[in-house]
Parts: sequence; structure tokens; C-alpha cells
Amino acid sequence: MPELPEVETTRERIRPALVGRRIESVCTTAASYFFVTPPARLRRRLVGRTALDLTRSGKYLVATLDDASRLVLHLGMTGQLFAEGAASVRLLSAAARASLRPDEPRTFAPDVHTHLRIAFDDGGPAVLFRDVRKFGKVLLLAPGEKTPRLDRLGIDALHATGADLFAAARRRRVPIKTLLLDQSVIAGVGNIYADEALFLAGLRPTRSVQRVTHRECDDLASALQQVLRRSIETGGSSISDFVAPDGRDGRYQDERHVYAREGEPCRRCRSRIRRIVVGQRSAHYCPRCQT
DNA sequence: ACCGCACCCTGAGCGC
DNA sequence: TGCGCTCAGGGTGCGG
Repeated sequence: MPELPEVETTRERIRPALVGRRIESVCTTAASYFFVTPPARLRRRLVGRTALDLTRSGKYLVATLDDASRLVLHLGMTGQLFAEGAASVRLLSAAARASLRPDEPRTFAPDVHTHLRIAFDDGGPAVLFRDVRKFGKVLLLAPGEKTPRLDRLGIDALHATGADLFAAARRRRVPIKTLLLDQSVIAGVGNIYADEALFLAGLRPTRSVQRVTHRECDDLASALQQVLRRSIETGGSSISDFVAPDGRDGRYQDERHVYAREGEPCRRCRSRIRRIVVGQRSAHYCPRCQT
């Protein structure tokens, strides 16, 4: 699932394939809630435009276009943004994957899950947005137009301090993990990095925010920085669907301490990692290292 | 203001 | 070579 490090990795690597190139044609699938902006309007408004910049807000990517409109993308759970020609088994449908022979190239061919294809007038590779579960989002904001999706975001997780966490915790009565996942408090943290940061900070995901000290908030903020920065360095986590825009897997999954390691030994104390449900989400922790 | 929960979707994994 | 069921999960919106 793409969280801040995967979105940042996507931003860095798709940037050269998007910024500075004039859009010649846009193909989409049919209207669905995936398209916050109706696809017909999207196709009409994007043609002829050139992206001037690509930035990240929390888990959103924002391309600023040359007419001051903004193309906003969210990868949701299974979104994949990549350059045409990228090769990875993760870009293949289950059927295509099953029939793949070992010696066969893994080059992607657009399928029913490819909802957006942006081609450019320089004849270079197109940019594709594929999303099997359609939890992703595409919207085009007119010049000056705002959206609560971006406006409601809290402080970016890469810049959140212990004081920020502590201040937010004072106003709430939820488990600490629920606070970390609240995008209006800290933007960019999802299930993987919430669990990993809580492990590094020695905090149980179930701990009430009312019982987290300022000192522990400082430790948690440090843990978040450490986990997120290290994951960006390694190209994110490729646990199920995530693949970088160039088709390469991330490597942070190899450094996980707790996420999706239920029943496996803690890397520090050898206790078995547990999985519980917190705020309708799975949470993984070490019963001995996290209190 | 805050919180829990249903919903959107599809593939994987399960039991039979 | 199957089939039907359940589950996962980000963000939104609703009801309490």
C-alpha cells in the first residue's frame, strides 16, 4: 500500500517522464468514483497542457500545469503510476502472470485496470496509472480551485515533531495508532509505517493518546523520521502491489520489524510478533518490546 | 468536536 | 480444470 515513502519514490521517478512534456492525448476507462473529475472533462482539459512541477502532499501527488490548473493523484491501495515500457510482474494481471513463461519478457501491456494513459507530443514513453481496486483518485483542479482533500491534511509526516504529536494527543481520546493514521493530524503515515514507528518507539499501538508522555511523543516523532527516511532511501516497500515508476521493487520490506510478521520472532527479543485490530485496521507489535 | 463504522473494489486464500 | 465465501485496506461521509 503506497504511503509517504512509496508516494515520494513515485514522485521522484515519474517526474522526468511527466514534467516539461506537452500532453498530446489522454485515454481513460469509463466514469467511476476513481475519477473525481469526470473522465471526459479530464481528457478535454489535459490535452495541450504541460506539467511544470510535481509535488507531494501527504499521500497525494500534485502536478501543477502550465495554465495553473492542478492534476491531483492518489494511489489508494493498489495504485501504480509508471512510465510505459516499465517491466515488472507486479504490473501484470493475475491471468497474465499465471500464463507467463520464465523466459518471457514482463513488459506491461495496458489492461482493464489501466485507468489513465497520458501520451506526449515528443513521441517518448506515455505515463500510465493502473489501479486494480480503484481506491485511487484522479482530480483536476481549475486555477485557484481548492479541495478539502488537500486542505484538510495535517503536518507532513517528514516534518512532524514530538510537540506536534503531543498537542494533537491532548485533544483526542483514541489509541496512539489511530492518531498516527489520521491524515488530518499527520499526513502520509499508513499502516506499515505506523506499526514500524510504534515498534521503534517502544509503544503499543493500543496505548491511549492520553497516556503518552511528551518524551514518548518525541521518541515517536524521531522513529517516524527514521522509518520514513530510510524507506525513501530504499525505494519504499514492495509488499503486494507497489512498484516504482521504472518497474523496480522497493527494498524496505526487508527491514520491517513488525508489519505483516505475525507469528515470526521479534528481531530484538525473539518474542512472537502479534497481530490485533485497532480502529478497524490490523496492527502488528512485539508484546515484549512495546508497552 | 469527536468517534465508530459502512462503503467503494478485486484478488488472494481458505474450506469443501 | 472449481466454487463460494471472507478478508484486506485509504479515505470519505454518515449517524450517534
